[in-house]
Amino acid sequence: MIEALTYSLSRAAGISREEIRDLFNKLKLKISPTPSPELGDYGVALHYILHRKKLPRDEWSVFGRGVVEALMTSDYRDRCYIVKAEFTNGYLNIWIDYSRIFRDYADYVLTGRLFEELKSRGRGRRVVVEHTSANPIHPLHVGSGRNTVIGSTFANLLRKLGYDVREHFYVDDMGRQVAVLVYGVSLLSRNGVEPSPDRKIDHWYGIVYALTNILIEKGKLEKKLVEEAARIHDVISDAAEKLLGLYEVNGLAPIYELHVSFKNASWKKRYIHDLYQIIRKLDRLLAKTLKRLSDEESKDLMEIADWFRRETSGFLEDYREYMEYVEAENRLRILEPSVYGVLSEEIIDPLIAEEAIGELMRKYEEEDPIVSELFRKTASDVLEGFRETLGRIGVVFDEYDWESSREIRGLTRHVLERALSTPYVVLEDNAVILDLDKAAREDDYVRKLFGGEEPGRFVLRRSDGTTLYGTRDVAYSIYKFEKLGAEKVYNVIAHEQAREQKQVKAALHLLGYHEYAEKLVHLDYEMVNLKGFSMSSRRGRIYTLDELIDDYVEVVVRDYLENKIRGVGGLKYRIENIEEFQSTAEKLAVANTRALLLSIDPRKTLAFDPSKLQEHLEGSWILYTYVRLQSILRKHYGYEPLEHLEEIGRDLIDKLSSIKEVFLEKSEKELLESLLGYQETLLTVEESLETNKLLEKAMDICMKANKFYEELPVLSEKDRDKRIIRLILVALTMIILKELLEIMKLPKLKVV
RNA sequence: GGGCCCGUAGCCUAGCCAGGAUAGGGCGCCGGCCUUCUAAGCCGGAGACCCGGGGUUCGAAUCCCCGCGGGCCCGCCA
Repeated sequence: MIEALTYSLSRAAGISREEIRDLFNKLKLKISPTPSPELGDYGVALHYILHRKKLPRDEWSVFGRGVVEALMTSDYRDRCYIVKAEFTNGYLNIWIDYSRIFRDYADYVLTGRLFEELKSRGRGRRVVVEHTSANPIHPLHVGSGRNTVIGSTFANLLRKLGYDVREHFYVDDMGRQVAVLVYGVSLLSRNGVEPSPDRKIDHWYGIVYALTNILIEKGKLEKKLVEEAARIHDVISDAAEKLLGLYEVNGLAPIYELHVSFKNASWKKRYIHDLYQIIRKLDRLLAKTLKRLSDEESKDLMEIADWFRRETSGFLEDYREYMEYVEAENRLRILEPSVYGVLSEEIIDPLIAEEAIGELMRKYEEEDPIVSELFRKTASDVLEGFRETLGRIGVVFDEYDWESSREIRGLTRHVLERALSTPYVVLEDNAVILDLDKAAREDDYVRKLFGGEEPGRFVLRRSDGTTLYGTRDVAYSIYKFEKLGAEKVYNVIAHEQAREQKQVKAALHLLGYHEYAEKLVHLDYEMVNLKGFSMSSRRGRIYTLDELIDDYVEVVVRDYLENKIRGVGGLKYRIENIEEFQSTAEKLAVANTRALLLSIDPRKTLAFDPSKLQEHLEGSWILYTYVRLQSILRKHYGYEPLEHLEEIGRDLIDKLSSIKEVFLEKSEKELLESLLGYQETLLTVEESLETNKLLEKAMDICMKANKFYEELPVLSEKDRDKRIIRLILVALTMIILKELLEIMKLPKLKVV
């Protein structure tokens, strides 16, 4: 196409073909779809050339005619499916022969060549996609859900592109958070409290984790506040003195008033709760007095006020945080009274708890058999809950890789050894640190990796000899390449860990694993924000993936029934088969869940209001379109179209060959156009990692399909050729949509 | 404080990297369409000085500079 335009432009403009080709390469000239069909199908803006030639506006049309003539008389015309060309307002617009494109594409898809071609891209090369990898301490929440959906979708995309994909879940069982949970669990089991059968297992552990954490953190803050309280008393006394001093200087009565208030406040010993109220009261009084005084008069007082605020702000902040824990505690204790009973009894001194947790971590790292058993059992239990949830949304991992496994431990030691022989290693009181700042100054790869960011120091071993998450992550990366045989690794990990991921890459590179570093890709995604609900896993406030799916089931059922009641059935609308109805509702709920979590660019924050799920029904919408397409084919052929795809393909190719002239209506052209973009979408997403584009493609196809469906009859079309063309279009759409559903793991529905 | 990302109708979002003709969608709102392949649909309408200000260009939502507003990261945490 570009050649065709190069040829004709060069003829008409008298510029060499090389130069024109160069303009195309530099994208000074670009072929793009026209804004409206009256202007043709594609167009090129020629203003650049027009200005270069300094053509006055009234000579444009002469030039344009020249270009059009050159194009239409050349033999490129036929090869590029061009049927017509026109010059308007400095644009060269081209009409395409959809008839031939339609024939070629139908054949391409129905014979399966399209899919073979896509498969040839990966050529069976092994790729590892690590995703989800949530800490096994509480149920998966919507944030983990986003990770899962993005990860599994990307993995499926790579499968369609012919890669040998392995989906792995990395179990972070060696971190502090799991140790906190294990500590809570051990206290409970010592007192005879075991997981409740009435609650999904990961949800039960989630409460245990949150309560354990809350009781410890609350205790710490309480201690801190009590200690602070003494200092705050001094601050208030000092303030009282300062105010008195100030009054003696300037003699302003309101200052004396203030002094009395402060003096009063400093007398009695206060509990932290009163103290909070008192500070706020004094603060208000200060503000009030400042307002009464003129700028000149308030200058000195302002200084005292600022000082007072500075001195007390830490206390206020801590107190607020403390209250949040108290609130969280109250919320959770009602849910599992027996758990709360034991934990609140046992966790008295946060320091003792901390000590015990540290001890657990050390023992686990040393592979103490009893402690190891406890960690394994706890994490496995929670993972059991994960598996159930993941199964609901169609995700099954090939493997769960434990951070504590022998392989990772072994490789972690190897990483440390190897690090010692790199030029960027720093030893500080027995700690092993990679100086990435220095590396960035001397090593091109590391510098480019971090760009403007500060690489920082990457600690591989603490002074006490234990390793860190990052160290084990480096080891795990080597594991993926070496043991799993990956040629490329994608880590679906939240954006907040972008720096750590870069450090891992840098470490791999510096350790001599240049290739691994290159082939480790961080597929990063941003957080999920809920409106009117701030999630805090440390305080046990999470909107779980299970809840999201359940909420969707409710929305979907309500939506469907309300529609039936309004329409044919009235209040007496009868559900034919309850079981089937439930299964359909579940499928739709899953489709909506996945679609919601996939709907926007992973790199942008996904925000939605859990109470307004009925506004996010993209999943239902796609499935419904898919159902309609099937039902047309089912009616025509008399059997399940999905079970006879090859047969239908052969039949349609055969029928297509008997058609002389293919004429497409507007809505048919648009649908075809959208389908044509399928291949490009897949390849783009592989590169850009924007998994949301897959959903967008599916939605675009559905939109065009719905319009086509509404506008043109298929089965009842009298003209045989038109009927066949439309049947083919329906089949093509169904097939492409099926592929997209498989990639996004939206459940497939036959009927509703 | 330093770095990265983001800012498009009441709300959410596409387009931005590779500048082009009327800024696409969705939710919500208003009005139409179920005896015709399943109305979870379709059609029509109202609603946007593309955060502000400069610059580059024949042409800027898009590129550059300066602001403003929001998020994230800067641990011997994970």
